Amino acid sequence: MAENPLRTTYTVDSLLAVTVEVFNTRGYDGTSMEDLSRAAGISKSSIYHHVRGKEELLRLAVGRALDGLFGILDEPAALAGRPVDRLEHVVRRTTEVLLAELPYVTLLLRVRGNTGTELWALERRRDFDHRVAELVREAVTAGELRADVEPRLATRLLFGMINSIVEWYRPTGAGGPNADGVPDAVVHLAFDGLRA
Amino acid sequence: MAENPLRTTYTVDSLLAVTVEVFNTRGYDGTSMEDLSRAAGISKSSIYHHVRGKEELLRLAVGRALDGLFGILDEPAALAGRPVDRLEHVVRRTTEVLLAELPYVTLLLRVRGNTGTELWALERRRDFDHRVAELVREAVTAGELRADVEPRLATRLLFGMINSIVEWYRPTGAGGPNADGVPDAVVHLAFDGLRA
DNA sequence: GTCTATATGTTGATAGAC
DNA sequence: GTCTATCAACATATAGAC
Repeated sequence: MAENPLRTTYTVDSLLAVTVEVFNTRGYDGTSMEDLSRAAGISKSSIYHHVRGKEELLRLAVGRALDGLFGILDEPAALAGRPVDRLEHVVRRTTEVLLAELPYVTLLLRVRGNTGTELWALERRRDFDHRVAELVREAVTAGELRADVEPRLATRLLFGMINSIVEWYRPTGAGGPNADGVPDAVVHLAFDGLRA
Repeated sequence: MAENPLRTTYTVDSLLAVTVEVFNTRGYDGTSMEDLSRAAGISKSSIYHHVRGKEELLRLAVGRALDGLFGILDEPAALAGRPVDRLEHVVRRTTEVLLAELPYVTLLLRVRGNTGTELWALERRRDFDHRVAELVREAVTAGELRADVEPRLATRLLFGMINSIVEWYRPTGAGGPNADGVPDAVVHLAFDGLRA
């Protein structure tokens, strides 16, 4: 599974790992197949042996991120219990998945919608947000969140906060699900605020 | 100031307004000068009469956003008073400026760092964040924010939340500084949290 | 599975007429 | 201040040898 950095042969997965790093550094549009071939240490044609083209690399990468996120919604703790507890679980797990799949989620969040693949990714992201917004709505109705919270607006701000982590987080090696206490900080800030 | 959509002549400012919309829709790298000329209704050469090239359009646009944000730090309410009140002012005003200069701030926040102009924008953004993080630190020290708040982490999450507004907010015409109650919601969520 | 060479289209930018 | 025409550079993708 783990391969040598001096490798001379790639799998789709190992090629994808290199690709996503470059996409995140230079942007998808700003990355040429030449850039990718240099980063991978193989020729452009060799890349075309593994995938149909640049857009397929994007689709595989954002698909991986989306699978991780949607998996959260099927976890037992997201399906049963008090709405506020289910919401807290989704918030914490979303942060954890974002950290665990950081490069893939980063790419997903930067997609703008120029191509068919990008539009598909945007649509699936909206699906995910809507399902969480529904959870917020239930928690407000149950009186478990402040009554003056507008569910749609609160969900957007909440996920804006979580998603922004990709802009600055870099693994420290400590790793693990609760990397550097970030998920704790997110849950604490979201539910209790900054004020003393 | 406001010009006819059927205009046949542009100023740098009016050209910039059109340009920024296209950049935000297609991404900077994903936008060709051909795209811009079509959106503006003039030829590519005519654009080059107003600006030296594509990168100058980017520089002018993000410069406008940065000027608006740095202006906040010089406002009286950001310079004197209890740290927590100064922080609340900066949080509210940042949200207001983001909404008032939405397309320009949107573009600023999407810059990645491929060109010199982009690196300059990233550096100025970091400056701004550092100055706010210092304010958070003061407020924690003064006991006005929860003691378990890590200033750098809290600042990042806080501004992540604010900046994410560009991903979904669209003006409703109501306008005004407190557009649709968004600044209120941001301040409330940031300082008091969601919990009932 | 990799390579070199190349086909084919798009890009940012310029020249010069009106 | 606008236009048409054009360019060199670079893009994605393919062909076919090893």
